[in-house]
Amino acid sequence: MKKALIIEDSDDIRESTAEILDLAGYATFTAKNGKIGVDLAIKHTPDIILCDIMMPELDGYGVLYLLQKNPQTAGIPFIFMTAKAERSDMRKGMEMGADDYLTKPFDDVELFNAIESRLKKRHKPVGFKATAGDKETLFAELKAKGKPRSFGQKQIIYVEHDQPSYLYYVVKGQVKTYKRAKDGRELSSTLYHAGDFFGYQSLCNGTSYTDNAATLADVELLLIAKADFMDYLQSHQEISGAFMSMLSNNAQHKDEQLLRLAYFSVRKRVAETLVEVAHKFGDKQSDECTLRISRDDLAALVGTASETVSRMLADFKDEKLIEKNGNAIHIVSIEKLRNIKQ
Amino acid sequence: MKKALIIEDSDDIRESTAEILDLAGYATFTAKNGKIGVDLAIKHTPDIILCDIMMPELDGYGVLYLLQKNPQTAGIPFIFMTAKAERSDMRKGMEMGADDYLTKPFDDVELFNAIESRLKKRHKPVGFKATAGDKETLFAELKAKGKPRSFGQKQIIYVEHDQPSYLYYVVKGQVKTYKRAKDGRELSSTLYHAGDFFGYQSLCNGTSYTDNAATLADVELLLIAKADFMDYLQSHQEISGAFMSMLSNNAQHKDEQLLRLAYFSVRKRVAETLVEVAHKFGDKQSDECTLRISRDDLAALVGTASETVSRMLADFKDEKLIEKNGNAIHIVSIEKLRNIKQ
DNA sequence: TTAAAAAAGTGATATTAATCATTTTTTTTG
DNA sequence: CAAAAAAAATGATTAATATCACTTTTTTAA
Repeated sequence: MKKALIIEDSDDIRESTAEILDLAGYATFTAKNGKIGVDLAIKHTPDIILCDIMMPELDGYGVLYLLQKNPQTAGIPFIFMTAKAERSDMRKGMEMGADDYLTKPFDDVELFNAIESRLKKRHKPVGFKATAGDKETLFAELKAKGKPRSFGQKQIIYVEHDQPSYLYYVVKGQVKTYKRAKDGRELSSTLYHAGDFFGYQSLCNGTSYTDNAATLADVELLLIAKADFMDYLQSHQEISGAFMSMLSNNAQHKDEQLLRLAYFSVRKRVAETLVEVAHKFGDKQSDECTLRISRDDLAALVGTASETVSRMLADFKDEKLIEKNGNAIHIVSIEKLRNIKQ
Repeated sequence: MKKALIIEDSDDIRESTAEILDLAGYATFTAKNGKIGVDLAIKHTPDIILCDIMMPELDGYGVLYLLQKNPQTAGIPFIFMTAKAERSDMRKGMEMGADDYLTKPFDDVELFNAIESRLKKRHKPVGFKATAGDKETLFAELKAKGKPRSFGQKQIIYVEHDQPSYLYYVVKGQVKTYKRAKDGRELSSTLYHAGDFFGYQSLCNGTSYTDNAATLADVELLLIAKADFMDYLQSHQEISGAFMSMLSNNAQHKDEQLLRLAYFSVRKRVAETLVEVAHKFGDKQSDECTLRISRDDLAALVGTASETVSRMLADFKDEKLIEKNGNAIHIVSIEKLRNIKQ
């Protein structure tokens, strides 16, 4: 049930307006002056506020000003209902940030429609998940704010404890994020490739980085300033939804990695990692794929020693699952690799 | 630089309005009818749209309708500027969802103020991180929407592949989320206790659950309907910020777990898990803590066999780091346990 | 093109922790 | 309170994989 707050000094108008809204199915609160109105608004955080302008104690402009200052109430749709029908009055009300301006006398239908349209506007039926197609246009604007930058192989993009100042977008190449144990062993949690954003994890909770990021191959990035990103998050519902979705996906992926790391054999883990890397590096249609990745990087992704990776690759080669030319790994069948048991 | 789109059939008015905005520092796009206007709006996603009502091809109402249907443009502030000054015309425009209604003729200042106030309204300076104190009031409303429910020990709350329909809030007790490997071994990724929300991961990306949730002890939860949660996410910037922050923290925690699982000895992992569980179960000030947790649950959190946990606990007991009375584990010094090497 | 350096691979060995079997302890229930 | 059931602990054994030392291959740079 939607909550409506009516702030109006005239007992008649206040009561009759409240009655209309009660009948229309709203939970109605009323205040007979601005001061009480502000208190009620903060206490109940209604879904909509209707407010007169000329009132004792605190007038409608004052109410609007105070409510807009308070983050808790700033977003609540605010409609002036007033006898002040002059153009200049109306402009002042709208310029202060009201959402609608209803001049008295108004009829039930006008009132009701005004409320409904503001409620509808607020709760836009914006899809939360963007499809792949939408995503492109959705992010186009954000990406337009980024400045391009090129990195060579094995260059560090950020390290633990750095203060984050950019959101990164991968235009070309691959980037890994990793953590380092005290004894120097590395574990890569995620591999990013063209079309991925990264670095938003720390931006989203306002902490310094808890991991490191480095390039695998030659990489082209877009660096989007933290302020621009935060701006977009706050003003574009779709963008913040999309990033929430990414964060959730990451968390889900990490849960799977945890399960693997805990209970799967190294053989299975190497196989799954190869499949994942192939998916990031290669063409998605084909069942074959050639990877150029160092055994150290692979070991960091699997969470094992590089010698062990070498051994597993040798096994896979014997089993004709992969071929090796030079240091490149050619996967003969991604599907077979995926279906390796234990 | 903010982008403004002017949709107006009169060449004079269109050009002069554009000129005013250009001088005021906007990047201005113009369209001489509604059809072109809609195309430009979708192409450029301007920050504000000014639109006449009476136009050939497609009138202003049609433009507004089409733009509101499109999620990409639905949120852009939309101002009618029109000669239709009748009360009924104005009501119709506002009821359709316009953000302001400017009747011609208007002067530069009116136009400029109208635009500025709508832009300002959209980019509310809402703080992204809520402090601990704020959080309580921030979530109070959301929690008020939840219905309470009690669970006994070891009861299942949801399982993999279920369609999520609630956001959960822990009022009392502990809840674990876990994944199960094909051979039945469990790995718990997170332990939730009083004051925690859970279940938002799957809600946020719209997928079915990829993990299971079950109670450890007797638990009281608040079940907040998915629709209510989604509604809040979309309308309350602070809430969506808070949940993004939670998602990021979870991801960071999982990164740490991954590193541990990959390279730390079971001894170290059991010790760290005990410290974490103590933190969730016990009083935060004290360096001592008594835990009632089954060896199986502990093993699932560590990612090891329950026999191994028993052995480690026996070792810790010998080293006087813990005591055991019955099956309860009494940690003598959390600090010492935390500082165990390898 | 070749020498030097780096990366990858291999063999032997040690170690950790899983597994299975069994005993002991604790908890539950009639 | 006692018997039954469940949970926890322990011993013996085994399997997996990390480590170290060394060789081979590949890459880099003179």
